[in-house]
Amino acid sequence: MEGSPRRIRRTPEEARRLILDAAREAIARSGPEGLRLHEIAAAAGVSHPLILHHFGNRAGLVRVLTREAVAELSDKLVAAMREPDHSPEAQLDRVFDAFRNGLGQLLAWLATVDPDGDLGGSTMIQREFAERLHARRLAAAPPGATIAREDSQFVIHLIAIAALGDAIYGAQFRRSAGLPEGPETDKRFRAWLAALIRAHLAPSQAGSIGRI
Amino acid sequence: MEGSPRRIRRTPEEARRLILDAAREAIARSGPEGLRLHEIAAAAGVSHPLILHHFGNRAGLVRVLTREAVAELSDKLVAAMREPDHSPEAQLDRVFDAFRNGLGQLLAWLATVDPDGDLGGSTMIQREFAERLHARRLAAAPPGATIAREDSQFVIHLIAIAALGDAIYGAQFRRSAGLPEGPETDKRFRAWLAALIRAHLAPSQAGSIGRI
DNA sequence: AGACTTACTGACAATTTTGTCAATACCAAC
DNA sequence: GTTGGTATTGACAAAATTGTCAGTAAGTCT
Repeated sequence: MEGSPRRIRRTPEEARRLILDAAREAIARSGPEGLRLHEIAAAAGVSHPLILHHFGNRAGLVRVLTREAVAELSDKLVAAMREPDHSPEAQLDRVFDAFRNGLGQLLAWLATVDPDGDLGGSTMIQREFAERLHARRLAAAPPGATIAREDSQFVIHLIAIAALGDAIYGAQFRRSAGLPEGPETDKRFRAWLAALIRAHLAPSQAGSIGRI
Repeated sequence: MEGSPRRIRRTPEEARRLILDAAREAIARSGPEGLRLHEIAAAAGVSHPLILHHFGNRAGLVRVLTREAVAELSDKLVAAMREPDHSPEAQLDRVFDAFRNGLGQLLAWLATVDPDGDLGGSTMIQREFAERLHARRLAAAPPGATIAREDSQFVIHLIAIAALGDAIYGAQFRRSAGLPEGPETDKRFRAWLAALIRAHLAPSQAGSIGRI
């Protein structure tokens, strides 16, 4: 009449992955308040001491969780930068997508939990983006022209904060602006923003976009 | 030998205000995790049951807190809209400022706690902004020209998500983009963005801003 | 097969946090 | 001054949450 005390024995990597995925989902579902060991353990189908076994304590879990999120964002941004398609439209799409799927929310949560915390790995990315953009602009500009480096940095900065803001409240803001819902409007806005930036970067052959 | 059991008796309004202010400060200081009744009570200089007396339970406090935050944002945006100075620079400043002082963080937190929660009062503001902008553009445009309403809505949308993103991670992003720290860069970026938008709204007499 | 490592779990402990309640103090009205 | 209403509090209760620990089971190595 013994119950079956069968246990699943995973490799540490598998177990950590299982727990981290469950934690990310818990945060995405019920916000930072959902980051409870019991809840995560239940979602992952393990006992809660297992989390402590693999991460030491709650803070350790949060540390790994955030480090991984930052790394993921960083990877996505690097991938976006290295992509052969350099058109503003495609790049913007990739950057906006990088913040999607809960990553934007997670970062926003980190911002509130630890306002002065460095974003670690992604620190260099924006600078690199700006440098690349600036170099490309200089190469494309007529010989005599000079372009302020700050201008390129501001372009990247605008894209970054817009992508973050869009990930957090984009859908609601769009609705509140009276725009039709659905991914179609999303696409159109990105295209519009890309055109705006393209017009700024190459003011000569642009200017008529957005006006009909 | 009796201690002095002096109590301060406030009006319910005063007490609520005191508690709400302490709660906002607690959130701003230690993030959503700082929203503990004890902590708030200590900061407000009252006992924690008083919070429950005035707000029913923790959820009640959160509800009032968020409702007030949304109302405050809404008020600030309305004030920004009604201000006589209609230059893009001044308007942008006011919108960006509206999200400052923890309001952006608070909204971001709400986004994670309650992803589908409506922004309530501010629902109409963006639409109004867009309508006003559109009307002004139509009035200023040459008789034959037509301007897509969507274009005006996108302008407002961009400002909104940029202001939110800036409030949450603006300082860190700027640092990570290699821009010098301090409020000076902040101002310069806003001016840059205002110029970008102004150039888009009136493409004729603009275009040379940002390039030197 | 036996020994060894360790992933895993149930039970327990300690602390924290929300919530309840009766008692008290402050104030206003009569 | 007395009375009544209620804002306020200390003490207590209940639940949740993190963390500990000894024991168990699964897999590996000899």
